[in-house]
Amino acid sequence: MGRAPCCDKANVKKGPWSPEEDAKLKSYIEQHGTGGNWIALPQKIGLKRCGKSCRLRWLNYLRPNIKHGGFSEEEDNIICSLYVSIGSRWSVIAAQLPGRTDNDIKNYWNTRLKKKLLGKHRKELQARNKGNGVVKQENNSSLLLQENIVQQQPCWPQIPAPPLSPYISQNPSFNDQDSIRKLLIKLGGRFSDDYQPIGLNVQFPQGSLSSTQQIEEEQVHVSSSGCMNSIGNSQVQFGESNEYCSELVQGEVSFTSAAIGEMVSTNDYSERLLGGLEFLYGEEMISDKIMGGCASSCCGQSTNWGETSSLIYPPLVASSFEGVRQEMPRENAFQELSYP
DNA sequence: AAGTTGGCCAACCGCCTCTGT
DNA sequence: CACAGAGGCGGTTGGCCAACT
Repeated sequence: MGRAPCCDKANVKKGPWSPEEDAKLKSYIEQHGTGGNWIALPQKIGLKRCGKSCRLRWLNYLRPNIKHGGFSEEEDNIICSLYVSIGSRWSVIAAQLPGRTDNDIKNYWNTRLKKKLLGKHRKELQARNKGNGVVKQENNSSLLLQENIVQQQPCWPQIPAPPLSPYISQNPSFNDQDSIRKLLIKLGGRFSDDYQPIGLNVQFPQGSLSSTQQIEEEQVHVSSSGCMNSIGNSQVQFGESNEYCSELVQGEVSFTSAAIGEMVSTNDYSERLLGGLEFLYGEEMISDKIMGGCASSCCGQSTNWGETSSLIYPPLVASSFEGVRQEMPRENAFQELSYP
C-alpha cells in the first residue's frame, strides 16, 4: 500500500497553466501569502489544481524577480563549481543564484552545460589520440564511464553519507583505512597530525591543471584541513564544511567550466591514484580496462595537490555536507554555509 | 511541403524530510 | 516517541517548436 495522495487526483487539473489560473494564484498570494498551507490554497481560490502544483508554479514561474534563460558565463561557472562540489543539489545551487530556480538550473545543466563539458572532453580526447599517433581502443565501458562523469556525479563515486553531525566525532566511516592511507601516500601528500579547526587552506592553483612538470616538482602540502587531517589520522571527521563551502562560493575554491572540462579530459593519473582507490571503487573496478576509462577521464594528469584535491575532497565535502544538511533546517542549510 | 529528429522547458511523480500533535 | 500530513527536492516525462532531411 502506498501513501495517500496529497490531493484528489480525479478532480485535479493537470498540464499547462492558463493565464487565468496564473492570475488567480498570483493575485491571491500577493494579497494573502500562501497561508502556510499549499494543499488548502487551491480550494480557497477556486483552482482545480493540486497544492503542490500551485507551489511549483509559484516558485518556478510566478514568483517576483524570476529570471529565465540567458545564463551568464559567471553563472555557468558557479553552477559547475557547485555541481562538482555537491552534486545535483539544485536547490542549494539555486540558492546561490538570485532569481534562478532549481528547476531552471537543473534543466540548464541537463540540456546545455552537461553537453558543453562532454563535447569539450570528446574533442580533446580525439585531439590527444591523433596527436599521440596512438589509437587506443575506446571500448564501450570506458566511454560509458566517461559520460558518467558528466552525466552523474562528476568526479567521485557516491559514498553513502555517514549519519554524522559535522561536529560530532565518531568512528571512521570508511572501512578500509589502509586504502585511504595508501591513496594519500601515493598522492605524495604530507599531512600534519595536528588538527586545527580552521577553514580549509587548500587552494586549487589556477592555470596549473595541465602542467605535468610542475606536478613532478611541486611538493604537495596540505595544511590544516579538518577533513584531510582527520583522514591522515584515520579519524574521519566531517567538520569544516562551513568554511569550505563559504570559500567555495566566494570563488577561492572554484572551477571554471574550462577547468572542469580539463578535469574530465586529462589522462593518466591512474597509476598514482587508483592503487589507493579500492575503498572507493572496489577491487573489480581497478582493472586495466577501467584504468583506461574511468581513470583517464576522471581527473587527469594531476598529481599536484591542486588537482588531486578535487578528487579527494568532493566525497568528503559531499559527505560532510550531508551531515550539515541533516543537522540544519533545510532552509538555512546553505545560507549558513555561504556568505558570512 | 511533409515527415522526422532533437532540443528545450514546464510540469508531474514519488520519495524523503520536517513539523506539529 | 510515534505518527500523520505538509513541504521540499530531484528525477523524469511529455508537449511544443525549430531545424533538418
